[in-house]
Amino acid sequence: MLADEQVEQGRCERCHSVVETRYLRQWWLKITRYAQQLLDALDTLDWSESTKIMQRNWIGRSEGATILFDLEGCRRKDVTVYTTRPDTLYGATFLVIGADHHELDDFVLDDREKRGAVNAWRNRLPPATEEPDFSVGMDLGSRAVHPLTGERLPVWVAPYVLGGYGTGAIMAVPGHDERDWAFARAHTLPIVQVISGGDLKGAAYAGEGLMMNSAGFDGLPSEDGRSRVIEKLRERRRGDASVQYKLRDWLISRQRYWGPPIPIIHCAKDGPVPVPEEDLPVLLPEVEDFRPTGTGTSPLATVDEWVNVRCPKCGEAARRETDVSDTFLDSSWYFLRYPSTDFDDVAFDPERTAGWLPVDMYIGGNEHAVRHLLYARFVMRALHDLGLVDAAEPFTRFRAHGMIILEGAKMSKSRGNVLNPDEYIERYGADTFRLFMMYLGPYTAGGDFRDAGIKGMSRLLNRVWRVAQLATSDGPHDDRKERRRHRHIKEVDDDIAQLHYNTAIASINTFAVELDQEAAAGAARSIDADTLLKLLAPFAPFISEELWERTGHDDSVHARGTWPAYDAELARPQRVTVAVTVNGKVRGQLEVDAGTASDELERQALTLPRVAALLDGNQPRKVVAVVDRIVNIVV
RNA sequence: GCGCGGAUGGCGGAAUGGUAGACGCGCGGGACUUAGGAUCCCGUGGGGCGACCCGUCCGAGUUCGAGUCUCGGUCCGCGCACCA
Repeated sequence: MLADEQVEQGRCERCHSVVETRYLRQWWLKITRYAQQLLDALDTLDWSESTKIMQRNWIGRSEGATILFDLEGCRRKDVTVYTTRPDTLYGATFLVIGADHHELDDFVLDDREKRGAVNAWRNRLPPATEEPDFSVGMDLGSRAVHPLTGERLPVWVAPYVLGGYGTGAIMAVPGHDERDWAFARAHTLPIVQVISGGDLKGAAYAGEGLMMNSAGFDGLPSEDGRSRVIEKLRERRRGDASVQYKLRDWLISRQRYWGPPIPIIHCAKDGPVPVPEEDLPVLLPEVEDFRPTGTGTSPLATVDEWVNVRCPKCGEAARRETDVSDTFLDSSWYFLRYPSTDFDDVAFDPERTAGWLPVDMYIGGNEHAVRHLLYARFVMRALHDLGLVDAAEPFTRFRAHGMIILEGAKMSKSRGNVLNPDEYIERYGADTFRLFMMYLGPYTAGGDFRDAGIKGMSRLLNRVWRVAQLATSDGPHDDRKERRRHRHIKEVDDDIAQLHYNTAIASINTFAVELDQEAAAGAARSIDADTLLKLLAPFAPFISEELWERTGHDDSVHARGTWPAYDAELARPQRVTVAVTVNGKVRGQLEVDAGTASDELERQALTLPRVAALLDGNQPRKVVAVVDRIVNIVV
């Protein structure tokens, strides 16, 4: 039993068994009601742009028109279609009803034989494949009346139209829609050009152009035509502007044992009645066999003493709902529960929630870009509208971490290419392994795992070990060392904020190498060693804690509020190297005080012997001098 | 097909439009040592004796200056994929 989005190309995404369709009564959450809000609020979130784009695509808003066509010869008297291109209305040459349309019968010509033929045809339909087959379709025999021209158009049924999207029926404009074009070709239906551009002999033209063969609209740019046609339809009460979303409602029913039972009691008299709040949560009964039944009902249905209850309204005999909910529903609010796990009378405490949420920074895999992250946003909004939480959005910032690949493929147990970190942890220790993983590359990038280089991190920790134990000199104030210390704090600080853990570790390493050399000479300062341990603590928590203790500190290296601060003024370098280039090629360097004015840089640059030689007595044509950066001399 | 990323030494990767290759691995040389697959130090993009020349996927462009910006292409990865 799967949700639509758990189906990949007609198969289960996990076990790859072929999916078959069965009709069941199930529970859905009306996420579609929040489609517009969920879309709009994306602009206010500091999330990875790619994640936001995926959500936008998933919500799939489109603007167009609904158009009413009268029908003749069948039970239904009219049908509404949805189109994003009302400007091509005059090019509609037939209608197509989705093969899975719930009321397909009503569109079929009122004729016993025809109806039988359509039913037979529908029952023989091959299962949906990846590639749409435009040769599959059938004329229903009824006619549709074009709302503006009065022309009679044939009505077809075909699986390439989706019964569940929009109105489940379309007006086919083969001149300007690829799929309609392919279908018209396969069934020799007329193709009419109503927008200039392209050559309809070879393909449909879906671009913009001037309207043609469109009565009074001829000559109008198609972009403007859309609203003009809608206007005309509205005047005649034949249509209106319309917005559609691809987003579907969320099917939360699962016919399994494991999961939170959906808290509903079915009563013959009162219908579905919610379980009273004081009886929540509904707990799972203890059972012997919790395997799926394969019959389309949950194993819970077999537990009579659990299923049979009294209706909370009328007290008569009633039955519990036996479906449990999708685990995505759990992950849609776990962050609300986290701060309040010590409360057992409520799901979450309002005060705690207000203090902790929304989540400032959420890091997860991009595989959750749409499902988990959209469901969680929806649940949060719904709870917000119910007045249960203050925030409308659960995660202020979101960044997707990269995925570590092994031998070119995502690690998975089924593929057998998993890597067990224990082996490395045994050999090098957890700190080294952790450090190495963070050093591999940018956190958000991911990439192929190779263990080459892990030794470097082992060496780094060796250095830190020596430095921490040997750094004892606390001589007179050393301005250079103090500036260096502030510089490294700033670098690590900035890098962590941007999730650039790899460069943060590089900075720590550079610091450690220099301190190691000073320590060997007996000149390493303990304040530097302390700073080094603090900076290292988030990356190698165990060894830094151990060394922190060994160097005589009573508190923890991880103690709250003890992250080192830097002075921006001290962190700035006081001497800088300015490159001197002639025609863009490097010819020399200047060592100057930071902030040396550009005219002074220019003066010094021109005195460099190599520059003078290249100038050969001539005046430079132009000199660009940028403070602290570069002097470029154009000859 | 549509959308989004990416391409930099032998390798992982650095680089507010300003000295390309930080840092690490590997490699070369050296130190210490009975020994070193331990540790430390120095060197390490390619070519040339050299002054220099060439180098960030390819091709144009903008700029005093482009890995970085613009346009066009190639290849790779990811997501969506009959949504009318």
